Amino acid sequence: MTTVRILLADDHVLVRAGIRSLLQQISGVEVVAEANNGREALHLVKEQRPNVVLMDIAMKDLNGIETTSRITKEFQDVHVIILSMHANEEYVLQALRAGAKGYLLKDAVFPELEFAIKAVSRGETYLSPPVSQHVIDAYRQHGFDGKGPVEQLSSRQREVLQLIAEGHTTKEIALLLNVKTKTVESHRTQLMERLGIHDVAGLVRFAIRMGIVSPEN
Amino acid sequence: MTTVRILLADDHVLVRAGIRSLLQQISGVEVVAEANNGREALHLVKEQRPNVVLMDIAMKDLNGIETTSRITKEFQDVHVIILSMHANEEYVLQALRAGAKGYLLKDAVFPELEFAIKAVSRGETYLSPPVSQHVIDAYRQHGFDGKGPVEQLSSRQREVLQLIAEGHTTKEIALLLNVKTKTVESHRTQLMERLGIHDVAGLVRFAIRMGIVSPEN
DNA sequence: TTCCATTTTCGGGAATTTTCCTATTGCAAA
DNA sequence: TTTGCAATAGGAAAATTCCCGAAAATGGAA
Repeated sequence: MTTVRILLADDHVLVRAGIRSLLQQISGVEVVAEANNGREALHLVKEQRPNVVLMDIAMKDLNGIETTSRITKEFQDVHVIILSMHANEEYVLQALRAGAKGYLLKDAVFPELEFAIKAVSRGETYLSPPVSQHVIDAYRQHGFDGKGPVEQLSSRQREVLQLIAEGHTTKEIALLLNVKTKTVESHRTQLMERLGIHDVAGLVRFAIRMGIVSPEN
Repeated sequence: MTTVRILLADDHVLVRAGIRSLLQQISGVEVVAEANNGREALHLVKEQRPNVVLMDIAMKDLNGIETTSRITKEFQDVHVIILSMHANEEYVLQALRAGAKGYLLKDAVFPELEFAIKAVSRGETYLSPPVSQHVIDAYRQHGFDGKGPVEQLSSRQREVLQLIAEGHTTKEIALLLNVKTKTVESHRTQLMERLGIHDVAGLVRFAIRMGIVSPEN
Protein backbone atom coordinates (compact mmCIF):
# COMPACT_ATOMS: atom_id res chain seq x y z
CA MET A 1 0.00 0.00 0.00
CA THR A 2 1.42 3.34 -1.10
CA THR A 3 1.45 6.48 1.02
CA VAL A 4 -1.39 8.97 0.82
CA ARG A 5 -0.22 12.32 -0.49
CA ILE A 6 -1.96 15.20 1.27
CA LEU A 7 -2.44 18.88 0.55
CA LEU A 8 -3.27 21.07 3.53
CA ALA A 9 -5.28 24.23 2.88
CA ASP A 10 -6.02 26.57 5.78
CA ASP A 11 -5.34 30.25 6.07
CA HIS A 12 -4.22 30.04 9.68
CA VAL A 13 -0.57 29.13 9.76
CA LEU A 14 -0.69 27.94 13.34
CA VAL A 15 -3.61 25.63 12.78
CA ARG A 16 -2.02 24.32 9.63
CA ALA A 17 1.25 23.62 11.35
CA GLY A 18 -0.69 21.89 14.09
CA ILE A 19 -2.60 19.64 11.77
CA ARG A 20 0.57 18.88 9.87
CA SER A 21 2.24 17.92 13.06
CA LEU A 22 -0.66 15.57 13.81
CA LEU A 23 -0.53 14.02 10.38
CA GLN A 24 3.11 13.19 10.83
CA GLN A 25 2.06 10.82 13.56
CA ILE A 26 -0.05 8.83 11.15
CA SER A 27 1.79 6.24 9.15
CA GLY A 28 1.14 5.99 5.44
CA VAL A 29 0.36 9.66 4.89
CA GLU A 30 2.58 12.49 3.77
CA VAL A 31 1.89 16.23 3.54
CA VAL A 32 3.20 17.26 0.15
CA ALA A 33 2.16 20.91 0.25
CA GLU A 34 0.41 23.61 2.24
CA ALA A 35 -1.80 26.36 0.87
CA ASN A 36 -2.68 29.67 2.45
CA ASN A 37 -5.92 30.13 0.58
CA GLY A 38 -8.12 28.59 -2.04
CA ARG A 39 -6.38 30.11 -5.01
CA GLU A 40 -3.06 28.75 -3.88
CA ALA A 41 -4.65 25.38 -3.19
CA LEU A 42 -5.93 25.17 -6.76
CA HIS A 43 -2.49 25.87 -8.07
CA LEU A 44 -0.84 23.33 -5.82
CA VAL A 45 -3.35 20.65 -6.70
CA LYS A 46 -2.44 21.04 -10.35
CA GLU A 47 1.21 20.91 -9.51
CA GLN A 48 1.34 18.17 -6.90
CA ARG A 49 -1.67 15.98 -7.66
CA PRO A 50 -2.26 14.99 -4.04
CA ASN A 51 -4.60 12.12 -3.24
CA VAL A 52 -6.37 14.00 -0.50
CA VAL A 53 -6.94 17.67 0.21
CA LEU A 54 -7.65 18.70 3.79
CA MET A 55 -9.45 21.99 3.33
CA ASP A 56 -10.60 24.58 5.80
CA ILE A 57 -14.04 25.84 4.87
CA ALA A 58 -13.57 29.49 5.83
CA MET A 59 -10.76 30.99 3.85
CA LYS A 60 -10.40 34.50 2.58
CA ASP A 61 -10.15 35.29 -1.08
CA LEU A 62 -11.45 31.94 -2.31
CA ASN A 63 -13.33 29.88 0.23
CA GLY A 64 -13.19 26.15 0.79
CA ILE A 65 -16.47 25.24 -0.86
CA GLU A 66 -15.71 27.09 -4.05
CA THR A 67 -12.22 25.69 -4.17
CA THR A 68 -13.52 22.18 -3.62
CA SER A 69 -16.01 22.58 -6.39
CA ARG A 70 -13.29 23.55 -8.83
CA ILE A 71 -10.93 20.82 -7.74
CA THR A 72 -13.46 18.02 -7.97
CA LYS A 73 -14.61 19.19 -11.37
CA GLU A 74 -11.14 19.05 -12.85
CA PHE A 75 -9.50 16.25 -10.91
CA GLN A 76 -11.80 13.34 -10.15
CA ASP A 77 -9.07 11.45 -8.39
CA VAL A 78 -8.34 14.20 -5.89
CA HIS A 79 -10.53 13.70 -2.84
CA VAL A 80 -11.41 16.63 -0.64
CA ILE A 81 -12.10 16.55 3.07
CA ILE A 82 -13.67 19.71 4.44
CA LEU A 83 -12.49 20.83 7.85
CA SER A 84 -15.05 23.01 9.56
CA MET A 85 -15.83 24.53 12.91
CA HIS A 86 -19.56 24.04 12.53
CA ALA A 87 -21.99 21.29 11.66
CA ASN A 88 -24.16 23.94 10.03
CA GLU A 89 -26.54 22.18 7.69
CA GLU A 90 -26.17 24.73 4.91
CA TYR A 91 -22.40 24.34 4.92
CA VAL A 92 -22.55 20.58 4.87
CA LEU A 93 -24.95 20.39 1.96
CA GLN A 94 -22.97 22.92 -0.02
CA ALA A 95 -19.80 20.97 0.64
CA LEU A 96 -21.33 17.73 -0.56
CA ARG A 97 -22.81 19.36 -3.64
CA ALA A 98 -19.37 20.80 -4.33
CA GLY A 99 -18.06 17.25 -4.40
CA ALA A 100 -16.38 16.93 -1.02
CA LYS A 101 -15.80 13.35 0.04
CA GLY A 102 -15.44 14.08 3.72
CA TYR A 103 -16.67 16.62 6.24
CA LEU A 104 -14.78 16.73 9.49
CA LEU A 105 -15.49 18.94 12.46
CA LYS A 106 -12.52 20.59 14.06
CA ASP A 107 -13.62 19.21 17.37
CA ALA A 108 -13.36 15.75 15.94
CA VAL A 109 -11.17 13.40 17.88
CA PHE A 110 -7.77 12.61 16.53
CA PRO A 111 -8.45 9.02 15.40
CA GLU A 112 -11.28 10.35 13.25
CA LEU A 113 -8.75 12.26 11.21
CA GLU A 114 -6.82 9.14 10.32
CA PHE A 115 -9.99 7.23 9.68
CA ALA A 116 -11.37 9.93 7.41
CA ILE A 117 -8.18 10.22 5.39
CA LYS A 118 -7.91 6.50 4.86
CA ALA A 119 -11.56 6.28 3.88
CA VAL A 120 -11.60 9.06 1.31
CA SER A 121 -8.28 7.99 -0.16
CA ARG A 122 -10.02 4.72 -1.01
CA GLY A 123 -12.78 6.77 -2.64
CA GLU A 124 -15.20 6.29 0.22
CA THR A 125 -17.02 9.00 2.12
CA TYR A 126 -16.56 10.05 5.72
CA LEU A 127 -18.66 12.50 7.69
CA SER A 128 -18.30 13.35 11.36
CA PRO A 129 -21.21 11.73 13.21
CA PRO A 130 -23.07 14.97 14.04
CA VAL A 131 -22.71 15.94 10.41
CA SER A 132 -24.18 12.80 8.93
CA GLN A 133 -27.23 13.29 11.08
CA HIS A 134 -27.83 16.62 9.41
CA VAL A 135 -27.38 15.14 5.99
CA ILE A 136 -29.89 12.46 6.70
CA ASP A 137 -32.36 15.02 8.02
CA ALA A 138 -31.97 17.17 4.96
CA TYR A 139 -32.37 14.18 2.69
CA ARG A 140 -35.59 13.14 4.35
CA GLN A 141 -36.96 16.62 3.86
CA HIS A 142 -36.19 17.44 0.26
CA GLY A 143 -33.81 14.95 -1.26
CA PHE A 144 -30.58 16.07 -2.77
CA ASP A 145 -32.10 17.59 -5.86
CA GLY A 146 -32.71 20.93 -4.21
CA LYS A 147 -30.21 23.48 -5.35
CA GLY A 148 -29.50 26.14 -2.79
CA PRO A 149 -29.51 29.77 -3.81
CA VAL A 150 -25.73 29.74 -3.91
CA GLU A 151 -25.69 27.09 -6.59
CA GLN A 152 -27.71 29.34 -8.87
CA LEU A 153 -24.56 31.31 -9.40
CA SER A 154 -21.75 30.38 -11.70
CA SER A 155 -18.46 29.66 -10.06
CA ARG A 156 -16.99 32.93 -11.25
CA GLN A 157 -19.97 34.78 -9.87
CA ARG A 158 -19.56 33.18 -6.48
CA GLU A 159 -15.93 34.12 -6.49
CA VAL A 160 -16.75 37.73 -7.25
CA LEU A 161 -19.48 37.73 -4.65
CA GLN A 162 -17.05 36.63 -1.98
CA LEU A 163 -14.55 39.32 -2.91
CA ILE A 164 -17.25 41.99 -2.90
CA ALA A 165 -18.45 40.87 0.50
CA GLU A 166 -14.90 41.00 1.77
CA GLY A 167 -14.84 44.66 0.92
CA HIS A 168 -12.69 44.67 -2.18
CA THR A 169 -13.38 47.35 -4.75
CA THR A 170 -14.23 46.43 -8.29
CA LYS A 171 -10.80 47.53 -9.38
CA GLU A 172 -9.04 45.37 -6.80
CA ILE A 173 -11.11 42.38 -7.81
CA ALA A 174 -10.21 42.93 -11.43
CA LEU A 175 -6.55 42.94 -10.49
CA LEU A 176 -6.90 39.78 -8.41
CA LEU A 177 -8.65 37.95 -11.20
CA ASN A 178 -6.54 39.37 -14.01
CA VAL A 179 -9.47 40.73 -15.95
CA LYS A 180 -10.76 44.17 -16.84
CA THR A 181 -12.79 46.25 -14.43
CA LYS A 182 -15.65 46.11 -16.87
CA THR A 183 -15.75 42.36 -16.61
CA VAL A 184 -16.07 42.44 -12.89
CA GLU A 185 -18.84 45.00 -13.19
CA SER A 186 -20.61 42.59 -15.46
CA HIS A 187 -20.26 39.75 -13.03
CA ARG A 188 -21.61 41.89 -10.26
CA THR A 189 -24.68 43.05 -12.12
CA GLN A 190 -25.37 39.55 -13.34
CA LEU A 191 -25.08 37.94 -9.96
CA MET A 192 -27.19 40.67 -8.42
CA GLU A 193 -29.79 39.97 -11.06
CA ARG A 194 -29.82 36.26 -10.26
CA LEU A 195 -30.08 36.68 -6.56
CA GLY A 196 -32.55 39.50 -6.81
CA ILE A 197 -30.38 41.52 -4.48
CA HIS A 198 -29.51 44.94 -5.77
CA ASP A 199 -27.32 46.51 -3.13
CA VAL A 200 -23.93 45.70 -1.68
CA ALA A 201 -25.25 45.55 1.87
CA GLY A 202 -27.70 42.87 0.85
CA LEU A 203 -24.98 40.93 -0.90
CA VAL A 204 -22.82 41.02 2.19
CA ARG A 205 -25.62 39.78 4.43
CA PHE A 206 -26.45 37.06 1.95
CA ALA A 207 -22.83 35.98 1.70
CA ILE A 208 -22.64 35.79 5.48
CA ARG A 209 -25.82 33.74 5.73
CA MET A 210 -24.44 31.35 3.15
CA GLY A 211 -21.11 31.07 4.91
CA ILE A 212 -19.26 32.51 1.95
CA VAL A 213 -17.65 35.09 4.19
CA SER A 214 -17.51 35.69 7.91
CA PRO A 215 -18.59 38.87 9.69
CA GLU A 216 -15.19 39.00 11.35
CA ASN A 217 -12.15 39.97 9.42
CA MET B 1 15.49 28.02 34.25
CA THR B 2 12.46 25.85 35.01
CA THR B 3 10.01 24.59 32.45
CA VAL B 4 6.91 26.63 31.62
CA ARG B 5 3.75 24.79 32.56
CA ILE B 6 0.98 25.34 30.05
CA LEU B 7 -2.76 24.88 30.03
CA LEU B 8 -4.41 24.59 26.61
CA ALA B 9 -8.00 25.73 26.29
CA ASP B 10 -9.77 25.31 22.95
CA ASP B 11 -13.04 23.62 22.17
CA HIS B 12 -11.78 22.10 18.93
CA VAL B 13 -10.05 18.87 19.72
CA LEU B 14 -8.17 18.78 16.47
CA VAL B 15 -6.81 22.27 16.80
CA ARG B 16 -5.88 21.58 20.38
CA ALA B 17 -4.05 18.41 19.52
CA GLY B 18 -2.30 20.29 16.77
CA ILE B 19 -1.10 23.08 19.00
CA ARG B 20 -0.04 20.58 21.61
CA SER B 21 1.95 18.76 19.02
CA LEU B 22 3.64 22.04 18.10
CA LEU B 23 4.39 22.88 21.69
CA GLN B 24 6.16 19.58 22.14
CA GLN B 25 8.75 20.80 19.69
CA ILE B 26 9.60 23.73 21.94
CA SER B 27 12.05 23.03 24.70
CA GLY B 28 11.33 24.32 28.17
CA VAL B 29 7.58 24.12 27.93
CA GLU B 30 5.19 21.41 29.02
CA VAL B 31 1.45 21.05 28.48
CA VAL B 32 0.05 20.07 31.84
CA ALA B 33 -3.63 20.02 30.91
CA GLU B 34 -6.18 20.59 28.17
CA ALA B 35 -9.59 22.15 28.59
CA ASN B 36 -12.58 21.79 26.32
CA ASN B 37 -14.21 25.03 27.34
CA GLY B 38 -13.88 27.97 29.67
CA ARG B 39 -15.48 26.35 32.65
CA GLU B 40 -13.15 23.41 32.47
CA ALA B 41 -10.23 25.78 32.05
CA LEU B 42 -11.12 27.60 35.26
CA HIS B 43 -11.26 24.34 37.11
CA LEU B 44 -7.95 23.13 35.73
CA VAL B 45 -6.23 26.40 36.51
CA LYS B 46 -7.19 26.01 40.15
CA GLU B 47 -6.00 22.44 40.13
CA GLN B 48 -2.81 22.70 38.11
CA ARG B 49 -1.65 26.27 38.57
CA PRO B 50 -0.05 26.54 35.15
CA ASN B 51 2.28 29.44 34.35
CA VAL B 52 0.65 30.15 31.03
CA VAL B 53 -2.80 29.54 29.61
CA LEU B 54 -3.18 29.36 25.84
CA MET B 55 -6.81 30.24 25.35
CA ASP B 56 -9.02 30.18 22.30
CA ILE B 57 -11.24 33.24 22.22
CA ALA B 58 -14.34 31.62 20.78
CA MET B 59 -15.51 28.86 23.05
CA LYS B 60 -19.00 27.73 23.73
CA ASP B 61 -20.39 27.88 27.23
CA LEU B 62 -17.88 30.30 28.71
CA ASN B 63 -15.89 32.25 26.21
CA GLY B 64 -12.21 33.05 26.29
CA ILE B 65 -12.57 36.67 27.36
CA GLU B 66 -14.81 35.94 30.28
CA THR B 67 -12.64 33.04 31.36
CA THR B 68 -9.53 35.16 31.15
CA SER B 69 -11.12 37.84 33.23
CA ARG B 70 -11.92 35.34 36.00
CA ILE B 71 -8.53 33.72 35.90
CA THR B 72 -6.55 36.95 36.07
CA LYS B 73 -8.73 38.21 38.89
CA GLU B 74 -8.08 35.22 41.07
CA PHE B 75 -4.58 34.14 40.03
CA GLN B 76 -2.25 37.02 39.31
CA ASP B 77 0.63 34.71 38.50
CA VAL B 78 -1.21 32.85 35.76
CA HIS B 79 -0.58 34.58 32.45
CA VAL B 80 -3.08 34.21 29.66
CA ILE B 81 -2.37 34.28 25.94
CA ILE B 82 -5.42 34.64 23.76
CA LEU B 83 -5.44 32.66 20.54
CA SER B 84 -7.73 34.16 17.99
CA MET B 85 -8.58 33.88 14.33
CA HIS B 86 -9.01 37.58 13.93
CA ALA B 87 -7.20 40.80 14.68
CA ASN B 88 -10.61 42.29 15.31
CA GLU B 89 -10.09 45.47 17.29
CA GLU B 90 -12.80 45.08 19.85
CA TYR B 91 -11.79 41.51 20.63
CA VAL B 92 -8.25 42.67 21.28
CA LEU B 93 -9.27 45.50 23.55
CA GLN B 94 -11.69 43.31 25.44
CA ALA B 95 -8.98 40.71 25.89
CA LEU B 96 -6.53 43.25 27.25
CA ARG B 97 -9.12 44.70 29.58
CA ALA B 98 -9.80 41.18 30.79
CA GLY B 99 -6.15 40.93 31.75
CA ALA B 100 -4.68 38.88 28.92
CA LYS B 101 -0.92 39.18 28.60
CA GLY B 102 -0.72 38.04 25.02
CA TYR B 103 -2.84 38.03 21.90
CA LEU B 104 -1.76 35.71 19.14
CA LEU B 105 -3.36 35.27 15.76
CA LYS B 106 -3.88 31.76 14.54
CA ASP B 107 -2.17 32.70 11.36
CA ALA B 108 0.88 33.64 13.36
CA VAL B 109 4.05 31.93 12.33
CA PHE B 110 5.34 29.12 14.48
CA PRO B 111 8.30 30.95 16.05
CA GLU B 112 5.90 33.60 17.31
CA LEU B 113 4.28 30.98 19.50
CA GLU B 114 7.50 30.18 21.29
CA PHE B 115 8.41 33.82 21.56
CA ALA B 116 5.01 34.74 23.01
CA ILE B 117 5.08 31.95 25.57
CA LYS B 118 8.54 32.84 26.77
CA ALA B 119 7.64 36.52 26.97
CA VAL B 120 4.44 36.19 28.98
CA SER B 121 5.95 33.57 31.28
CA ARG B 122 8.40 36.30 32.27
CA GLY B 123 5.47 38.59 32.94
CA GLU B 124 5.93 40.55 29.73
CA THR B 125 3.35 41.19 27.06
CA TYR B 126 3.26 39.88 23.53
CA LEU B 127 0.89 40.86 20.75
CA SER B 128 1.00 39.67 17.16
CA PRO B 129 2.21 42.58 15.03
CA PRO B 130 -1.09 43.27 13.25
CA VAL B 131 -2.74 43.23 16.64
CA SER B 132 -0.46 45.74 18.27
CA GLN B 133 -1.10 48.10 15.42
CA HIS B 134 -4.77 48.01 16.23
CA VAL B 135 -4.11 48.58 19.88
CA ILE B 136 -1.95 51.58 19.16
CA ASP B 137 -4.56 53.00 16.81
CA ALA B 138 -7.26 52.57 19.41
CA TYR B 139 -5.10 54.10 22.08
CA ARG B 140 -4.32 57.14 19.98
CA GLN B 141 -7.98 57.69 19.44
CA HIS B 142 -9.46 57.38 22.88
CA GLY B 143 -7.09 55.88 25.39
CA PHE B 144 -7.92 52.70 27.23
CA ASP B 145 -10.91 54.20 28.99
CA GLY B 146 -12.78 51.24 27.68
CA LYS B 147 -15.42 52.36 25.27
CA GLY B 148 -16.38 49.89 22.62
CA PRO B 149 -16.24 50.98 19.01
CA VAL B 150 -19.99 51.29 18.86
CA GLU B 151 -20.03 53.82 21.67
CA GLN B 152 -17.60 55.98 19.73
CA LEU B 153 -20.40 56.80 17.38
CA SER B 154 -23.03 59.39 18.04
CA SER B 155 -26.55 58.09 18.16
CA ARG B 156 -27.29 59.64 14.81
CA GLN B 157 -24.30 57.93 13.33
CA ARG B 158 -25.37 54.58 14.70
CA GLU B 159 -28.79 55.17 13.25
CA VAL B 160 -27.32 55.86 9.83
CA LEU B 161 -24.99 52.90 10.12
CA GLN B 162 -27.88 50.58 10.75
CA LEU B 163 -29.82 51.91 7.79
CA ILE B 164 -26.80 51.53 5.53
CA ALA B 165 -26.25 47.98 6.72
CA GLU B 166 -29.90 47.22 6.08
CA GLY B 167 -29.33 48.12 2.47
CA HIS B 168 -30.99 51.51 2.23
CA THR B 169 -29.56 53.98 -0.24
CA THR B 170 -28.36 57.35 0.90
CA LYS B 171 -31.42 58.93 -0.62
CA GLU B 172 -33.80 56.62 1.18
CA ILE B 173 -32.06 57.28 4.46
CA ALA B 174 -32.36 61.01 3.91
CA LEU B 175 -36.09 60.62 3.35
CA LEU B 176 -36.48 58.46 6.43
CA LEU B 177 -34.63 60.94 8.59
CA ASN B 178 -36.12 64.03 7.00
CA VAL B 179 -32.78 65.56 6.12
CA LYS B 180 -30.92 66.28 2.93
CA THR B 181 -28.97 63.60 1.11
CA LYS B 182 -25.86 65.63 1.73
CA THR B 183 -26.34 65.33 5.44
CA VAL B 184 -26.54 61.59 5.31
CA GLU B 185 -23.41 61.54 3.18
CA SER B 186 -21.70 63.54 5.87
CA HIS B 187 -22.81 61.14 8.56
CA ARG B 188 -21.55 58.24 6.56
CA THR B 189 -18.11 59.69 5.90
CA GLN B 190 -17.79 60.72 9.53
CA LEU B 191 -18.75 57.37 10.95
CA MET B 192 -16.50 55.62 8.48
CA GLU B 193 -13.68 57.84 9.64
CA ARG B 194 -14.29 56.97 13.26
CA LEU B 195 -14.49 53.28 12.70
CA GLY B 196 -11.60 53.25 10.28
CA ILE B 197 -13.77 51.30 7.85
CA HIS B 198 -13.98 52.77 4.41
CA ASP B 199 -16.24 50.48 2.45
CA VAL B 200 -19.87 49.50 2.73
CA ALA B 201 -19.11 45.80 2.93
CA GLY B 202 -16.92 46.42 5.94
CA LEU B 203 -19.64 48.50 7.57
CA VAL B 204 -22.18 45.74 7.09
CA ARG B 205 -19.89 43.12 8.60
CA PHE B 206 -19.11 45.45 11.48
CA ALA B 207 -22.78 46.13 12.11
CA ILE B 208 -23.47 42.42 12.15
CA ARG B 209 -20.65 41.77 14.60
CA MET B 210 -22.04 44.47 16.85
CA GLY B 211 -25.51 43.08 16.65
CA ILE B 212 -26.82 46.28 15.09
CA VAL B 213 -28.31 44.31 12.24
CA SER B 214 -28.78 40.63 11.56
CA PRO B 215 -27.59 38.76 8.47
CA GLU B 216 -31.15 37.58 7.97
CA ASN B 217 -33.77 40.08 6.91
C1' DT C 1 -19.50 17.39 -35.74
C1' DT C 2 -22.75 21.01 -35.43
C1' DC C 3 -25.59 23.79 -32.81
C1' DC C 4 -27.42 25.97 -28.76
C1' DA C 5 -27.12 27.71 -24.01
C1' DT C 6 -24.26 29.55 -20.79
C1' DT C 7 -20.24 31.55 -19.05
C1' DT C 8 -16.75 34.76 -19.24
C1' DT C 9 -15.08 38.40 -21.11
C1' DC C 10 -15.15 43.59 -22.50
C1' DG C 11 -16.55 48.52 -24.33
C1' DG C 12 -19.10 53.16 -24.68
C1' DG C 13 -21.59 56.57 -22.67
C1' DA C 14 -25.13 58.18 -19.47
C1' DA C 15 -26.48 58.42 -14.77
C1' DT C 16 -25.55 58.24 -10.10
C1' DT C 17 -22.80 58.13 -6.04
C1' DT C 18 -18.90 59.05 -3.43
C1' DT C 19 -15.18 61.91 -2.01
C1' DC C 20 -13.06 66.06 -0.59
C1' DC C 21 -13.24 70.50 1.20
C1' DT C 22 -15.70 73.90 3.43
C1' DA C 23 -19.21 76.06 6.39
C1' DT C 24 -23.17 77.25 9.42
C1' DT C 25 -25.99 76.48 13.49
C1' DG C 26 -26.97 74.89 18.11
C1' DC C 27 -25.79 73.04 22.36
C1' DA C 28 -23.15 71.65 26.28
C1' DA C 29 -19.07 71.55 28.89
C1' DA C 30 -15.04 73.93 30.64
C1' DT D 1 -17.48 83.10 26.90
C1' DT D 2 -14.74 80.25 24.50
C1' DT D 3 -14.05 75.63 23.02
C1' DG D 4 -15.61 71.38 21.08
C1' DC D 5 -18.61 68.45 18.96
C1' DA D 6 -22.94 67.03 16.73
C1' DA D 7 -25.94 67.83 13.01
C1' DT D 8 -26.76 70.02 9.08
C1' DA D 9 -25.55 71.10 4.12
C1' DG D 10 -23.34 72.88 -0.52
C1' DG D 11 -20.12 72.69 -4.73
C1' DA D 12 -16.92 70.51 -7.74
C1' DA D 13 -14.19 66.65 -8.96
C1' DA D 14 -13.55 61.84 -8.99
C1' DA D 15 -15.14 57.35 -9.02
C1' DT D 16 -18.56 53.94 -9.54
C1' DT D 17 -22.65 52.02 -11.20
C1' DC D 18 -26.10 51.39 -14.68
C1' DC D 19 -27.74 50.36 -19.25
C1' DC D 20 -27.04 49.15 -23.48
C1' DG D 21 -24.60 45.70 -26.51
C1' DA D 22 -21.62 41.89 -27.96
C1' DA D 23 -17.66 38.69 -28.99
C1' DA D 24 -15.07 34.60 -27.58
C1' DA D 25 -14.83 30.41 -25.03
C1' DT D 26 -17.00 26.44 -22.86
C1' DG D 27 -19.81 22.62 -22.47
C1' DG D 28 -23.21 19.63 -23.64
C1' DA D 29 -27.01 17.80 -26.51
C1' DA D 30 -28.61 16.35 -30.73
